[in-house]
Amino acid sequence: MPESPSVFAALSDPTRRLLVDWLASEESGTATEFSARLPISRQAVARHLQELERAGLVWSERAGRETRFSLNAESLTEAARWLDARAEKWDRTLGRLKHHAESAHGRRAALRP
Amino acid sequence: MPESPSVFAALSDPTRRLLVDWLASEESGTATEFSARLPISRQAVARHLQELERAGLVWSERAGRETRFSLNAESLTEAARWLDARAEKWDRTLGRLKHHAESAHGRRAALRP
DNA sequence: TTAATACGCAACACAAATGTTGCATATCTA
DNA sequence: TAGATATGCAACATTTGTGTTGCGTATTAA
Repeated sequence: MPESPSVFAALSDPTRRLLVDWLASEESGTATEFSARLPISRQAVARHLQELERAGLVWSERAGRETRFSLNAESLTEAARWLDARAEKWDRTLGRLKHHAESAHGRRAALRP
Repeated sequence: MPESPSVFAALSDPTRRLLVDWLASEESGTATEFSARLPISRQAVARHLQELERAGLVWSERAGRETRFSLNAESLTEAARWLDARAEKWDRTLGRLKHHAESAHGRRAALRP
């Protein structure tokens, strides 16, 4: 099983999750553009984008005088797999091999009979 | 589309991800037990478990003089869906409706022709 | 009852994260 | 060329996060 990804640290901040949301539907944007819709400075946004890039969630490309950022959807999918792997392992720990749809309540009741 | 979950903040810390790993394969544990395998104090572990519980990733139950924690696999699956939803939205933004398996390199080349 | 075990809460210390401002540099446009 | 626009970097201020220690309380076991 793979080591824990630092992608979650990048997604731990609400502003960065918002940037991810925007980049999921707008295909690209700049720190200046995003800062215009946020209550924080351009520099602050630029650093958020830098951290998202460090985590591999976005990538950037200089285009003339602006730096455009775009989402890296694969990294999101990878993080989702990390989570799913642990959910599945939990199922195996409990001795079940499927049925993700079971309610949490049902699980609780089954855990300590 | 749902608001951003604070689950990621809970998963942003390496120690908490390790606790999630353990709880995925051991079905339950206490702060004292886990602290014995970690280089930090019981109180520190207890607070990590509290934060995981606040985020809905684990749940606890008092049993005599000990408090046992167990994983809530559903919350992991939910977080995975949050990520997948954005990966899919990105695909739609680019005008494609499947093929997650495409390489990031291919995506880059296709974005700005 | 007494001693040991397991918790929870609170006060502190310190490092990391987040935001601001100021300023220098590069690029586009008139 | 000159002005406007877009960045990046650095210094600083504040808030959060993470870990420690100390101490009081509940539960188990001798």
